[in-house]
Amino acid sequence: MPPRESRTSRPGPSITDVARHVGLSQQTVSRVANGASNVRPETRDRVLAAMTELGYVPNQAARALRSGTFASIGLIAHRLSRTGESRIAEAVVDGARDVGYTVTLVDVEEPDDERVADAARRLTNQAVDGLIILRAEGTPPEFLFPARIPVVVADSRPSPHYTTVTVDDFGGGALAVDHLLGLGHRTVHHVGGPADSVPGLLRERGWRAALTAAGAPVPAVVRGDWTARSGLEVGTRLAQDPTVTAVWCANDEMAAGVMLSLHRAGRRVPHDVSVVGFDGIELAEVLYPPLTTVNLDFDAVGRHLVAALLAQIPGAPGSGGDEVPPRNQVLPVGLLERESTAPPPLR
Amino acid sequence: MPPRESRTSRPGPSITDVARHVGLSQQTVSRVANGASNVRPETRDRVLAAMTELGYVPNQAARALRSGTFASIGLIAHRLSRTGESRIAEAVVDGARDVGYTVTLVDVEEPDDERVADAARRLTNQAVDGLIILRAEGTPPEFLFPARIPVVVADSRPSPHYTTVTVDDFGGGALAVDHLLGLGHRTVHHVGGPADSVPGLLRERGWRAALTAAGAPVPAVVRGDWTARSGLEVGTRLAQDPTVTAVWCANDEMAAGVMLSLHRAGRRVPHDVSVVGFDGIELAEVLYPPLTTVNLDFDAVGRHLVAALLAQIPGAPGSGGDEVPPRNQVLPVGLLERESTAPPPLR
DNA sequence: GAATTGTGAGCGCTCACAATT
DNA sequence: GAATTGTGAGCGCTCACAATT
Repeated sequence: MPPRESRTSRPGPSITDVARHVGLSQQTVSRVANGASNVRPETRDRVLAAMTELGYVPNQAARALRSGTFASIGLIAHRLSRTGESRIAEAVVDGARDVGYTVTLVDVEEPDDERVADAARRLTNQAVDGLIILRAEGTPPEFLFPARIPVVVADSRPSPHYTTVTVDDFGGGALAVDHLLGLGHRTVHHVGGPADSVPGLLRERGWRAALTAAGAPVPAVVRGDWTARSGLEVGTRLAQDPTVTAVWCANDEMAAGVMLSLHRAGRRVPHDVSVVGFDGIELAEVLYPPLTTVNLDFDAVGRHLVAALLAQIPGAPGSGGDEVPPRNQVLPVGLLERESTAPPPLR
Repeated sequence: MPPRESRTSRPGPSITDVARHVGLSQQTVSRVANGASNVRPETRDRVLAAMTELGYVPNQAARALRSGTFASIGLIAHRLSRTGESRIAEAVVDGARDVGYTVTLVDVEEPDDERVADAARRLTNQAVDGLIILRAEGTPPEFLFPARIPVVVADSRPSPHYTTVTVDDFGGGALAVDHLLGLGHRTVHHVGGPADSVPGLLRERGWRAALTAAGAPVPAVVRGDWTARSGLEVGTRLAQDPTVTAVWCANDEMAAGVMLSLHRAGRRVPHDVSVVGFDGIELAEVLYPPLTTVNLDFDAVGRHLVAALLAQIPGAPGSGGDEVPPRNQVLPVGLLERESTAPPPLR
């Protein structure tokens, strides 16, 4: 049997190799690697040349072990493939990259307390300097785990313990309702998300409040599970009710399903029934008809999450070094008027 | 000024603290932490109890530095928010989690050679044991960077140097064409992806080959950029051509755009024009009409990528320890028949 | 004095081996 | 002999400080 080669052949030269090569100390090489200013320019050049020649790349594990900082943030997401989550995740990854941070991703199957807490625990000592949690269901996160590292949460519930970033779910509901009432509809039916979803509940509350404020009747909520298919199922029932002239759905996928069931029932959109969505996904503008929807700025959510987290990581770019009090940021939403809404049919 | 607290207050107890607490050596604690079998059951229990009591979590940086293995894989993606990429990414993350690995994610703005190579270089010594690259454009990856660690690529070009996993783009094109010709269409028009996209080109070739094999005329390809909006634009031109009775689009987003432009031109789908997509995204089934499409198994792609990578990482779960020759896996695709296809209109 | 470079130690683990039951 | 536990060293870096120009 040939001698088994070393399990992990060190992939490259170490700081010691570079130091030896230029006849300087490790410390000087370390300073150059970290861009310290107190190195003579010609020394720096020599070191850089040696690094290039030897193909030196700093070992992050050693750096992390010594300095306690990883230049990496952990991201806990639920069902990454959902449009909103993946758009926010992309913005988080991009924002982190801009400041030299990488993102370690964990996807939880279900956003229940236990699984989120478990993912947080695993990441906490994994190799991350802070945690971003994309979640919106279940227990408020402050009860979930002891925060040994900075945590920022995309959650619509304000927290005194964590910085949160969210969109204006409540205001979005009001926006949709006011648009539809403004077109002359007597009331607006609502296809909500699951009853345990906090953003879903906030959207519903915004809808209810706007109807009440306008003196319009408040119909019973029908609920889907965010999927297009659930919108189709729920829409089949709505389509049979002739008093329904306007429907606001808590996301665009369900709105697409509702529109299809209206088409199937022979009810025209928007001539007979107006439909409004929520999210502003790319496909909304090529649905038939193009969907009027409440538009979220997912990029902004991601960017704010990163900025808020970095502000809490000592020594990170963007951190002032001072204690940063938790903030609860609510980002505005807007209405994207397209072709799925119109005045109600004449009686 | 109060004394500045230590920059990185060690977040928790170390293996030494646990060892001292139970009166055993670090090594024994290490063995328990790693699930080694050669520990007396009652010793293990005592150690585990101490770990729980003290809240011990292994420091991955130290573990990585010493053992050279990180229990983490790097994932390079382009535009994570695209449906296909995010579905594969989710499958990769889930597959990695199942074997105790985390995923460090890098999103490149453009999938050009330089940026992918740069991302790979940064990740290589970051803290990962292997690299998964989701890309499909530009130079074949073997020319991009020296692989110091195992690399697996989601690319439709077979490579002698890397294991690749892809879906049967060519066969998918043929599947769509055969379905439409089987319905009686004289030929099938094609809305392709950008000219520099390899999967796009393979799909186009499958389409062309199937038409040619059937003796059908081969119309000029029109190209979009994968977005729904580009499908809308391109579709406007197709809708004006009365000889067009069947269109196959290289992804579902463009197909949605094409259907909308057909509706707008007063051409009914599928009565006047049949449309087929590619990908099998969730929303395809609630488009109007529900879209017949070539269905990809994104989960399978992700799972195969992880399995192929782990097989190459010495000591990883699923690695046999032996040298694994590069393989080029092509996963089958299927046709999802829905309501956007029908026989052509009678002349 | 300021600017630049160096020294010794140790972060928390796991390796290879040795010693004990 | 097998099963279990321990010892000493070092992975590659950066810390706090010291020494040199």
